[in-house]
Amino acid sequence: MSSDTTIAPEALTFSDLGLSPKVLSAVTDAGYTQPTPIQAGAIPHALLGKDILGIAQTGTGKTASFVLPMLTRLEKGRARARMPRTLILEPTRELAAQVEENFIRYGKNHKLNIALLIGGVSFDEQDKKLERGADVLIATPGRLLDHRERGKLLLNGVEILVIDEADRMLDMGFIPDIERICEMIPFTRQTLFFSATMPPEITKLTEKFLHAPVRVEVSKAASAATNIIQRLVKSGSKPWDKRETLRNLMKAEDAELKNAIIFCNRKVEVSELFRSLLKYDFDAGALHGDMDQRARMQMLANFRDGKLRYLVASDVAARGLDIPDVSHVFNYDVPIHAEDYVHRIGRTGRAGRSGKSFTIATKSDTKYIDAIERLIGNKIEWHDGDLSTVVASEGGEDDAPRRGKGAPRRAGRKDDDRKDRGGERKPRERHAKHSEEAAPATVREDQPVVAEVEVADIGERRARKDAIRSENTERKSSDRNEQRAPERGDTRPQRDSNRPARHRQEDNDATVGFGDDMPAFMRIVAKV
DNA sequence: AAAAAAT
Repeated sequence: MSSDTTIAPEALTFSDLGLSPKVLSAVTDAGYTQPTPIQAGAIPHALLGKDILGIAQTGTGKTASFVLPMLTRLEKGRARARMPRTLILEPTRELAAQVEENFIRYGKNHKLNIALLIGGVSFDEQDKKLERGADVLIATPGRLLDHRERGKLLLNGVEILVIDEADRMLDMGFIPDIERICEMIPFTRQTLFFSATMPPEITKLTEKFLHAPVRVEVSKAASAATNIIQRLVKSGSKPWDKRETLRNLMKAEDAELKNAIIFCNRKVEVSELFRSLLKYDFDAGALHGDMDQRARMQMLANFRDGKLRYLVASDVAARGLDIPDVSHVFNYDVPIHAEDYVHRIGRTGRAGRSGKSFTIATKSDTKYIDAIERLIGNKIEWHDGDLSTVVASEGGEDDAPRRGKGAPRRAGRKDDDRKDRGGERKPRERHAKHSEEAAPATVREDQPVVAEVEVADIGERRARKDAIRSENTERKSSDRNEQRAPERGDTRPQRDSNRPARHRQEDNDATVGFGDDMPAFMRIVAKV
């Protein structure tokens, strides 16, 4: 079939990959010298115009592995009106925006027109950019097709097509859309295809739409990232029980906790938990797909900039979002699909840092936990800390709304949110440094990365595949309820119908890293 | 049991 080439990334710098001087200078300005494995493996082939099948999660430097060669290749030629030269498909709006940031950052020496076509924002600006001729078009599938149906977009000039996070597109039911879009683009194009996993449907897709692809795989050496401490935490199953467990956990971890993402399974839960945490004076924000786009971007930017310590989120934030240096992940709910667990906890422990994840588990979660443990090939330890003592021993420093004297522990379902606020909000000590001594062997740009073929874990990978398959049931789109999460600081539910003008937040200067962001447990296998 | 994405 194909020969295996083992890449030794430590021998490479970006200047060895064949990128243009303009691109190299932008990369240097961003402070990077050494490519990650996926970059070292993919970029040379992408520059030669070959199709790429990249098997990698975000956080591996995947985005730059297609952005940089695309920029180099775009230096020849010019865009024509309504005929974009390249197209990048992303599953979520945030990811699309993140890719745009990468193009802006690394394309600063180019004069390229970049158009971002995502939902939730007005068509006008997007139309103008298309009309002007886009060198780079970044889109979510729905809005892209919408533009095309309105006749504002011709896809037969596309030279390079990128399909990112293909397995997630599958989960979200986008595959028919992706197939439609692929069929609109001439087969002479170059296709760069990325997926974290390769379920059968995705393999089928690559067979249909890729031509003799170079396969570049960055796989985890072992099931669990050793730099992430994972714990299960027992809790009662009622919402108020879980909220209490969570608060106690947050307080118990306070000294080590820099910032945290708290995942819920449902949007309503995100909203409820978010409001509850605000009542308890936690410095929290919320993020889910029914919030308007402006609020989504704002929350994310604030969290990245350290203006928010806690982000309560749905799985919209589970994958791909590039938020460096999240110290903790809390699963308020056990994810129903085991693969989501891996993505969620992967938001911490990035760039070889240490990270902690806690998953609140109730009796009814057992079978989901079993599935997760099967997938990661490990038992997750139970948290041994006694959370009940945390509350009692702290004289109530943070636990603002205290129960009234002699009040029954639990009266009704409205629970904590109904208690009075118990005084003014206190400034909380923020950003307690998490312990340096706990840091595992880290991989930075300046450190060598061991390159080797992982053969030991075939059984584990098969188990993972099976688990993923079993989780991948047919999903239909759910109805969108009208609920919007309020903005931070406003604890009232917002149900007004006259939504504010939506537009993208432009001043988002979040780190768009790659070299900095390679977990220590990654290895590369490049098959040519 | 959900979320995401086009209006």
